[in-house]
Amino acid sequence: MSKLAQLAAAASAPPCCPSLTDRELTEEEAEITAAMFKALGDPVRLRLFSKVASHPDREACVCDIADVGVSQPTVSHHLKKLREAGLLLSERRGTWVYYRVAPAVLAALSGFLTARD
Amino acid sequence: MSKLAQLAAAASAPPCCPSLTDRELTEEEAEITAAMFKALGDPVRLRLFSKVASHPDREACVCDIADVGVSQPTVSHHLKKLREAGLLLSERRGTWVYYRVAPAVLAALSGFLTARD
DNA sequence: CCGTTAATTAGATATGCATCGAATCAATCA
DNA sequence: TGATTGATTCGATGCATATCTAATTAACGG
Repeated sequence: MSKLAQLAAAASAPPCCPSLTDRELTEEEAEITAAMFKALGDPVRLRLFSKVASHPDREACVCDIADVGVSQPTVSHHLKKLREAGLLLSERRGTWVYYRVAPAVLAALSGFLTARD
Repeated sequence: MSKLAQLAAAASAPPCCPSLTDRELTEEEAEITAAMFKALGDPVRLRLFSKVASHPDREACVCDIADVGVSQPTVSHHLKKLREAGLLLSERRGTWVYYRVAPAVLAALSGFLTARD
């Protein structure tokens, strides 16, 4: 597990994750959260993420999602970034490698963007 | 209004904004949405955004939020990026300029990140 | 042992981005 | 007119990133 993913996991463990409207982020929280948004801030990565998330059972083999117009090493590179940001989890199953969305982190980001009145 | 902000507004107008789990993003949707995440993907920008969002009445004068450790032109530069991404709105009121969170776009991003079962 | 899948490495290129200082401009107010 | 706030411009620097090709490595299955 990468250092960033560890920090992300720690930050997303309840009862962390303030809503945007609760209070301003600390510098450290801003670093962690910005890293996740940054990972989603590239069109190719966002499409890869979207392909995984919208796949049946919310998981997909690399072979199912790799068609995004860039080379194989570049796909691998982007998937690694998404893993390191704590957004995707990967698992080898036989010949293929499957990716799935990390549910807690996704919920944390969504909650962060949801204004509480 | 910037071209990006126009696209963003169009993309966030109902009944657009699929949830991540609904279907995979088109290339154009990925461009627009990634641009918003990218804007939130810088720690300084995210802190500025967080300061505005957590301020009373969810709006703040630049003078209230400018203390993020970078120069005045750099603060202005980041606020412009957040405006262009459609995330913040600005308004001059007398001597001061006030920023507030664009509610629809924020809700759209949150909805995007919320998995529907 | 060979084929397949995908991660990784290496090296290279090109572009983008954050940041600065210094200066200027625009809007407002006293 | 002068002071204040903040946007903008300019030029510059340094670092990060996206991408490629080519090659290699690792894990698995037959």
